[in-house]
Amino acid sequence: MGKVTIKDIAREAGVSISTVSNALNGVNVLKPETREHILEVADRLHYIPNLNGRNLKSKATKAIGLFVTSLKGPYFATLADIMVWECMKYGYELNIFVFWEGKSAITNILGKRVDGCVVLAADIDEKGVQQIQDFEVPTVFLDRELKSDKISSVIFDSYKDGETVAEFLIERNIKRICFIQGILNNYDAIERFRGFRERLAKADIPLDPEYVLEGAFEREKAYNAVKAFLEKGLPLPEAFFAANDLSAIGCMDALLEAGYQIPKDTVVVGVDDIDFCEWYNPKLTTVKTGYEKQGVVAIKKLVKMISGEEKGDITKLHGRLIERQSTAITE
Amino acid sequence: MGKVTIKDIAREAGVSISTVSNALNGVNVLKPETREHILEVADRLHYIPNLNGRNLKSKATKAIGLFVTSLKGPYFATLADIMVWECMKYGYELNIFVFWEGKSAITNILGKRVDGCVVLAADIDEKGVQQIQDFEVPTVFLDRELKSDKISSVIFDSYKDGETVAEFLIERNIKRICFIQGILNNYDAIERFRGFRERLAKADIPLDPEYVLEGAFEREKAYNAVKAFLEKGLPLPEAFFAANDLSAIGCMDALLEAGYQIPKDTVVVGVDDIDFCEWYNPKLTTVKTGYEKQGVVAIKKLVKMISGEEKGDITKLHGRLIERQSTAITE
DNA sequence: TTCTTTAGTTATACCAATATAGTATACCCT
DNA sequence: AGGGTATACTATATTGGTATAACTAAAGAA
Repeated sequence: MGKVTIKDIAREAGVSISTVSNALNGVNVLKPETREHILEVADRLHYIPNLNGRNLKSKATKAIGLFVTSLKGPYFATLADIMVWECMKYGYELNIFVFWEGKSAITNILGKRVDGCVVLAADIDEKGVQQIQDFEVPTVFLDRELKSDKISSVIFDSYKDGETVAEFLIERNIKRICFIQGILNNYDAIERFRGFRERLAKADIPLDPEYVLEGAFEREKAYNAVKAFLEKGLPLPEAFFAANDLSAIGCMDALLEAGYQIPKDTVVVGVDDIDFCEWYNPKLTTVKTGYEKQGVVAIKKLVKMISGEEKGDITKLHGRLIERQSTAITE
Repeated sequence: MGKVTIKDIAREAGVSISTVSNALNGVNVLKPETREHILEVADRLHYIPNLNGRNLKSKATKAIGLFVTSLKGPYFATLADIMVWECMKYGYELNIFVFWEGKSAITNILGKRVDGCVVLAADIDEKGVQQIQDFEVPTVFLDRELKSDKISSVIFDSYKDGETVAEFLIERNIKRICFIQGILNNYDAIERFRGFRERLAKADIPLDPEYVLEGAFEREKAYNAVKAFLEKGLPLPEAFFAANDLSAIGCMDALLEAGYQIPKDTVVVGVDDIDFCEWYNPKLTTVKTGYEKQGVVAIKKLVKMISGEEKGDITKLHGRLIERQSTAITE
């Protein structure tokens, strides 16, 4: 069996387990030749330390847990990848746990005693949040606004992102606008819509309820919604704003299929800046949310909370509009 | 502090720690009222079991580790998501560990003593593989062919997938073909190319080295390669076969940009069947590799190896060609 | 010479749980 | 009453490490 322990090494090397532990942890109190001998034996026996044993005694695990309810979605991989590298910088390891309903999941994850948690779980309930708070492990939430001594949030300023798109359209004197909603109870979707709507209202541009469609952040749903909308024969909107890029793509699919030209007949704007924006024809104008920065900021913040240098706070990241072909109106 | 242990519960409930353990683990030897009292106390104190302690004593962790070197790539999320749900079915939990060079990573992961491992790490070196083998923990490799008592492989029959595309083109009497390679030392890329080339050779269709381009599985690289190729002014290939969908998309971008029409002037085939195949214009003909099945088979196999019901073996999943617009030749 | 210091190593408590063996009490049977 | 047997619970060893205190032997100082 591959279950070699320090006890086995101690026996084989003819020393005590304390000496083995010292040798392995680089505590500089051993004779170099003893140390080297032990390391040689450990290597020969294919020793791999049992982290359960180690973490039981020493409080620090040097691991950060990333809680998610889903691995899907266009930017999860990018975000998680950034966090992996950021963790490495600070000497931490990122472990990803997929989280589903039921308290056992939270229990399992907190039970591992990671040094800190990053939570990206829009659909986690209040009880779950409470459990995390009670456990008092430093935590960063990525999709809800919470703050306490050991809890921070690093979220998008989605309200402002919505405003940004509104201003972009207002500047171009566009008035008849169709909005494609995201997931209805999603924080970002709600804020994006609110910012957009309120900024339009300030410019006296009303948003007709018939011009608000359901997209649910999915390409297919948005495609169907826009297709159904077009068949109603209402006046074609001068612009479509979709709550994320996937639904913007579905929207464009439906428009192109119906024979409309983008941006000649109508313009389209999305949110996220996923890779496909550059690959689609026409290339999609979108709000690049701060999600790449989010990973960096979240880990930095978490590490500082773990070390006790900083207390929890709230960081809001605003996006930046990237103009591409889908809004390239030739005057 | 949220560090409540069974000792605290024992004290608070006025029983021994053994009784607490029994109550929590549902061993049915306690008086119902004792049991309920203990559970009530545990709940009140916000008890969360320390898995390090638990896993130290009891060998089974009920966790499966997924090793990956990167979270990126078009199908990782889908594959991992499937595995999460499969694990749940069997009562396991999937923990994802991102793995980078250096032995410490493998050590860290194996050190957690998961019950089994799934490895998706094309760029892991022989030493790493050896370490995993030495540790004798049930393992399924997803991108290399290995087999022993405790090691299985669930891989694509990429050789056959290459043949499939060759046959598709041969049937259509296509002779001048351009191949866009994947990552050069990648197993699937190599096999796909080998199967393709050898099947063409059987039909006496040579593959001119000038018609073999570097795509590295990336859209950008393929785009540049095809663009450079087109500028050389060689006779336009009747077909392009790219080692994956991303490079097929790069290829189509370059072709469309140069003014060629697909499939009228030339046809394009990819491999993977990522979502974008359906969204691109024209929709991309591709080989849907067995990657969705891969997750299901891998977890099933792993669970049976863990329980000792089955020994390691090799499963090869072959793909299926899905015809779409990019090869819709009108006679 | 005797005491102190220091380098190098060891013994042991401890972490939080599980598992096994053991104990006390009540009950049953002849 | 004595012996057997459930029932309900407890004491304790164990797991693989770390950390602290303790020990030993040799060197240095008074």
